[in-house]
Amino acid sequence: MTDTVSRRERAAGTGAALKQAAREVFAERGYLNTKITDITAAAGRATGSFYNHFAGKEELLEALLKDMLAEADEAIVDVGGHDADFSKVSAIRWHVAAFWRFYQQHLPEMVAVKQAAMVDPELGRRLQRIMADDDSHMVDHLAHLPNPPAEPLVTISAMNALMEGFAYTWLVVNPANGQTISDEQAIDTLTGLLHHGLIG
Amino acid sequence: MTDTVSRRERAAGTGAALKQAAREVFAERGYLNTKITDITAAAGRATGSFYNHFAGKEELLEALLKDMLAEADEAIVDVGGHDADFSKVSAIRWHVAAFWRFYQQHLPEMVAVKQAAMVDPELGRRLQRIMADDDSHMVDHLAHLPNPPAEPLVTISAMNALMEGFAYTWLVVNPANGQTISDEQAIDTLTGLLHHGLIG
DNA sequence: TGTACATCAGTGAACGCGCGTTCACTGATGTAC
DNA sequence: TGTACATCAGTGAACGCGCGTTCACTGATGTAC
Repeated sequence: MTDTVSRRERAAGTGAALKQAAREVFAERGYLNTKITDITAAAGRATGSFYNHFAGKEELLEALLKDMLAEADEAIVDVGGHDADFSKVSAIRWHVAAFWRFYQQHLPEMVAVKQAAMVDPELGRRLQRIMADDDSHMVDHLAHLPNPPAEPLVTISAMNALMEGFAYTWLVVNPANGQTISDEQAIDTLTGLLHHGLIG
Repeated sequence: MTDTVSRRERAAGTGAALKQAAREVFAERGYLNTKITDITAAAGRATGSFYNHFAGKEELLEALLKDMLAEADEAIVDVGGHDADFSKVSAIRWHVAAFWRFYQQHLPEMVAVKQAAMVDPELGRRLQRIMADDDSHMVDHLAHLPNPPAEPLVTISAMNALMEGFAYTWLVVNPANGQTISDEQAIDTLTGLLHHGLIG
């Protein structure tokens, strides 16, 4: 047997190692506090290697988001259709639970996007555009409400603010202070607020 | 007449000028993107002058927050008592409107706190403690609900996430992209979600 | 009130650290013949 | 299959920029007598 590896494979392996290492250090100390050398060190590579794969931290983040969305698209296929009628609690709960799980699973990326967008509005707009499918999806759901809100996009921005802020608080900030919440309680709280809040 | 000024007055004036300048540049480009020299330049002072008044950007931010809270305490006295019964829409709307106005009036500080806490969790905890009176206040309100939530602190964190995230989106992010919202619509949206969401 | 010295706010050039980015070099894989 | 050269991923020391922080100096205010 031989342990030789083609150049393409080797490069792909290093690229993947850098991305995985980035996820780890982003989760640990956040995107903005992460230095290039933190990533290469965690990946067990030399500093210079980084620039063979990414032009900088931003480009690496975009790559992570693309991976994340690709994975999410696969998962969607598995799940199949879900209830579109937002006047039912079950439909809302399904979405809340999906969001909560997604946030947990992609904590490094979610934190990184939040931090990156905060410091660089232009990058924020680009990242927003990458992740924006979600909103049009939600507009459909809102159309099923008994009295649909006058401005669906305003309502959606409120829903997003609630879910993202709550997830950030209870999956990032509070755990660092030793406070946690059960998945069930988180999903119940969000579902309750949204269900009653939306159908009135 | 004379234009001589005592040392204390001169120093106080420079300190105030630095704080005011900091508010302006924080609002313009955010806390994290602001350099010390941005502040001194905006205040029309020399770089070195900054350190006669503050040990660094963090200390200046804490000073801004103390000013803000002192001002807020005065305002509270003017307003007098408000309705504590959160089962009434009017009581919720009052709080939402107060929050919305406060956020607008103290945009630089709110943005700065958010950014600072994101990058430095320890500082985040300190700033949180400075601003935490609000939460215990809210606990009282929630006690008046027909079926009070099992974990008031969880509910409050959800309310805060909603209001802060929504305000950040519509007073900071979206305006930079040319999208705005009327105060009335913002307050209506938040009030509606919270009112129905809370009383169920 | 006047003089001499002390103190202090303010100044801005200079210093130095941290970190992103580069680049000459190495060793291994790929290609040409 | 073998040899010679080209290409490329990876390396890590060195470079250089940006920016926070310092400090010797200035001119004005405060104090002592």
